[in-house]
Amino acid sequence: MSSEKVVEPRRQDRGKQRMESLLRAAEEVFAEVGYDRATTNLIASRAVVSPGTLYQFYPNKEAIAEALAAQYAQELELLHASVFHGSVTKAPLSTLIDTIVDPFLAFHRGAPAFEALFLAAAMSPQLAGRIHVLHDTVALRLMTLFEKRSPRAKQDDLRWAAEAAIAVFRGMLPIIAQLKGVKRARAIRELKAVLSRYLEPVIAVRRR
Amino acid sequence: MSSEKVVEPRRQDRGKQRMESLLRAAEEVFAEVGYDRATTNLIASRAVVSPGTLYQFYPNKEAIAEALAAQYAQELELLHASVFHGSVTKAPLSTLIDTIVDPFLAFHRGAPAFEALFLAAAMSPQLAGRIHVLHDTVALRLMTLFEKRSPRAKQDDLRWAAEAAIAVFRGMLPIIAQLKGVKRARAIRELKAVLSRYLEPVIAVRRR
DNA sequence: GACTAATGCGAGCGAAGGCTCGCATATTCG
DNA sequence: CGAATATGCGAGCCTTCGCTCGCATTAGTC
Repeated sequence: MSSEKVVEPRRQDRGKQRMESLLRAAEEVFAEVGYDRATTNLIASRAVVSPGTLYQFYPNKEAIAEALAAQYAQELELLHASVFHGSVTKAPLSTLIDTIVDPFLAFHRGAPAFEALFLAAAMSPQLAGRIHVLHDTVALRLMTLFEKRSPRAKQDDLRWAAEAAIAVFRGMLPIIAQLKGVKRARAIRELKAVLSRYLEPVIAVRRR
Repeated sequence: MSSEKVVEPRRQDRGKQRMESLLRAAEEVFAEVGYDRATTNLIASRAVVSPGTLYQFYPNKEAIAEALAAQYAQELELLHASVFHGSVTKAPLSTLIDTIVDPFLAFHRGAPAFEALFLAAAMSPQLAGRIHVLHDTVALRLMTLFEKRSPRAKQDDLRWAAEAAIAVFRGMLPIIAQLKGVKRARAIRELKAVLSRYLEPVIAVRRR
């Protein structure tokens, strides 16, 4: 077992730009046909680059997905920071849902390959692990938020509520993503209705 | 354009049994690795049969999926007949949900490749169409049921409610499927909670 | 038994796709 | 400038996988 330290060359600016453009191309292709059916040759040609060049920057197909996932993780981190901050803790439920759901929908719009990566059948333990962590992070933050609103509730109940809320979101996401205009708005209303009616008894700040 | 009429040989009993065992093997494999990553050679060897034998009975990989889908469609038909019959129309909401959700969960347990087929990335228009019809059938029946309970509601609202209910079900299904015992029961409770709280305002039979 | 049709085998064909390799060009640095 | 390094190319290697083909065996029919 030798330590497989791969010496990354010092990237020139040109190289960094190529990596970005390859990532964007990969994002497109993953979004269009899914991870499994995306071919590295297509990604390369989409970035107007030869296959050899692609492999100059990424050791294999999975590394590309990995890099994309890392980017997404970072964006998600920013999103969390702006969404899960304290001031929302005591807002009315409908406001709470708006301030969380809308940014997440926006994120998914701007990260078209996100679902493709989630659904990828053929992924290494590492990539699967990274995806898993993304989910758990969201779940944990949601649960923590719920906890602040319902400090007397059982942790277990809140954890389940968080998991269910995420599942609902993911279940309705494909419908929303494929719609436009009025219908899309209607689908979003429906998603919010599901969430608010479900969470109401668990989470609502009650006036007394 | 010649009419590509493929003359199916008259199957012997042995052949029919082989076809069944091939379908069961395919079901296993699809459920384990998904449609795309399932190889016909693996399916054949799982059925303890040579690749050639497999192709004796099914012209190609997709025909296997098609046959499975047809079987599932038939089972779904039976399930519909037993679940969407009139007597449920006026039951309390929680009863209604139990009598629909439980059989559907049971169906998904007994049809392990069902989700795999739904998620298959590479499928022909025909197979995609068949899947699409399955979804629409469920949605329509659900909507019709809702309509009987809330005849004064707008059709559009009911259609959306049906779509959302299905999306919720599909979103939570993976969680439920991967759990066992107490946790599984808990997840199912949560699914039913989501559905009943969401549907309550739309669908509940109110006593006056 | 003799003839036909169905069943069964498995080596291997052909295409697809991840990835490599030898070589050319561009950039950086002393 | 010259050496070292980074970037770039694209034909094609190698493996995987859907599927075929020639041939053997078994079942059904008269």
